[in-house]
Amino acid sequence: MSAPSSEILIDLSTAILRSHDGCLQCRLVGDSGIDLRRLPSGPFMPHIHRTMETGLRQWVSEQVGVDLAHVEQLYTFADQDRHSGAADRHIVSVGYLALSRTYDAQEADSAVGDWGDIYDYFPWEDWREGRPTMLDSLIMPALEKWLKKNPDQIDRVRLAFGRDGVQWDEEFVLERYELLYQATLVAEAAYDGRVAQPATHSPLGTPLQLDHRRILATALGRLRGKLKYRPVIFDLMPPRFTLRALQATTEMVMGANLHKQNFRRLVEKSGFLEPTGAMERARGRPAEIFRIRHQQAAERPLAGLRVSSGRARSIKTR
Amino acid sequence: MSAPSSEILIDLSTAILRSHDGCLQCRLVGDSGIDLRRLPSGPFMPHIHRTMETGLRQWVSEQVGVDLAHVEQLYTFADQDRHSGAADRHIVSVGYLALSRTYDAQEADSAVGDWGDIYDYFPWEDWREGRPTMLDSLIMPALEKWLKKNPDQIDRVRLAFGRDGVQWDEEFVLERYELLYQATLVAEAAYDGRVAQPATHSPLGTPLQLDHRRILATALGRLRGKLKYRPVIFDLMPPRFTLRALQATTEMVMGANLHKQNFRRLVEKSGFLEPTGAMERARGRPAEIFRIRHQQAAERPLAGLRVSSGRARSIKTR
DNA sequence: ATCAATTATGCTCATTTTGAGTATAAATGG
DNA sequence: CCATTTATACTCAAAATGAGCATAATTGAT
Repeated sequence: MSAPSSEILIDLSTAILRSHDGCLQCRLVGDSGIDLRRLPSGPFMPHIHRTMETGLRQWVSEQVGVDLAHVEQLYTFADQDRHSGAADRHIVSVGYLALSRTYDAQEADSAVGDWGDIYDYFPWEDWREGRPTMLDSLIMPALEKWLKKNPDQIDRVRLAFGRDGVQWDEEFVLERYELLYQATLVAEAAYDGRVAQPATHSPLGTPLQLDHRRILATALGRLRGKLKYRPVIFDLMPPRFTLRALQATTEMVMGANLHKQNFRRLVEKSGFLEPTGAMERARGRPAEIFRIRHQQAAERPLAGLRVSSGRARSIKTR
Repeated sequence: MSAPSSEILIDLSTAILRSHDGCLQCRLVGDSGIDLRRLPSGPFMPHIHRTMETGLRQWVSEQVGVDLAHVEQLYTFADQDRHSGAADRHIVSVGYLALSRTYDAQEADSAVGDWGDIYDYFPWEDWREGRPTMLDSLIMPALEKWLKKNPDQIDRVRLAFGRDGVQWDEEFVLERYELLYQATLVAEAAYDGRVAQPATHSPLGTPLQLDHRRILATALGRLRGKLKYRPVIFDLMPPRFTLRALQATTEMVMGANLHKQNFRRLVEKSGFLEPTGAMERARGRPAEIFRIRHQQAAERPLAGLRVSSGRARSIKTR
């Protein structure tokens, strides 16, 4: 068990998500005109950073200055071939998910375009308007073609993309992205020497630097899963909000529409919210404004919002 | 964003679990007489290992030679103070969970004591015989005392240990271990310079080297959670088994007893199993022997065994 | 003032799932 | 043949879930 001789560099990258303008947004840095954009990130420096989370918070604070309501480690990636560049340094990247609350006052924090709609990067993941047409027009045909050469991959495709009657599972965001990567359908696949046009924009979503879209996929999948059993959705909400806003945020994350009355029942029963007494007046009947009952949220972490993933996809209007 | 100057060493440690002799066991290396035991582990060597999983598999194969049915990355720990020893090298440890099937023939693989009962390390986590008495006799009093000096930690204690009517959540294995660590109730806490007797055995569970008990706690918590929505339990089972054996394994993992008839109903409905036609004859009525319907297991990963964590804890017999 | 449109909220109802039993079946060891 | 043991089948009430109808409270247009 001899010590390794190569230098290892640990890169901390954070997918910061927020709910804004009816979109689930991700904070990005870099100018999309010149180069691919990336997540806020920087090296872990053990002499300076007591823990990796300390390091990540420093980079986030330096690079984008966003307040983080929730921070969670996602996964550590170390595949050789997914990091281009310096061959003498081995880069291991530790991905984090962070959630940020949106306050109306905070909107103008910096230049426009710093936040990107997450579904620009994974257009096939947004089922709010029904099954994305690109699945049948683009993705599945391309995967079928790829399966011809890689017949052993058929079970992965079935599972991830819900072929042959298998149900689409909204949590498999990473599995789907990885398949598209392996099938060279996604622009980043050009990085490890395989054929693909390094386009800045492609029908299969906007690419990001290095493996950052992979981290983002991990983040979305994790968040979708976690919503069902822990009350993390509240970390995306401002201090006071209506049930409609909460539902819209949940729908953005899940990429699916929910039954309004049942959502209300679920949330009310959970006891996580308390009415403020104030009302929001918009177009129709005014909506009650709620706040989070923090005591409750801390004490009952089980009863998350178990979103119906089954038949609920074919709801008429909303 | 300058490059860091310190050397980082990535340590890959794997908690290998199996179900054997009515126990959930973990594979350990090292002689408990001389030093604390540890998980199979070794450094990640990027020149040799294409991915971290490659590396881990190599170390596992070299050190213990166990077949792994399931491998899953758990978490990456990098706290300075939790790793004693060389100060010039910064150790980051990536923990993995692996599951191994037990075949009757394979039992004599190596020296006795290579496998340890997981509840030797977390005795407060086994509720199969009811609420562990040590919780009320030892742990809670000690935590109360600690809370006197650290009143801000009360919510963490409430959540993790189910104080003040909060329900015990069997998934919070890591949270509980971490609290006991911080309260210096666990022997490993001696490593980072705080007062504690470095006992080889203690009422609060057998300690392990470095942060390996923390990794083990992460593994158990993750497995308990995962069982509820993915069919991982089958990766702990031999090729053919009775429903009783499956239930016993599930109970070992969950650390709780289950209602037999309902468990049967759940498993049958899931469609993961098919009868082999053979029967196991033991004491009472012979039990049907099942095998896993692999097609199904791959295709329907959602319908895991959602174990009742609520009232089911006070079941009369079994 | 009245009406259509819009959104929020309240309530019902059938179905499914869950928790907790009782009842019966099939073996064993005397 | 009988007590014991374990497996399996079936019942039943309570709770959760999916889907919808009904009603309430607004705004903006007529």
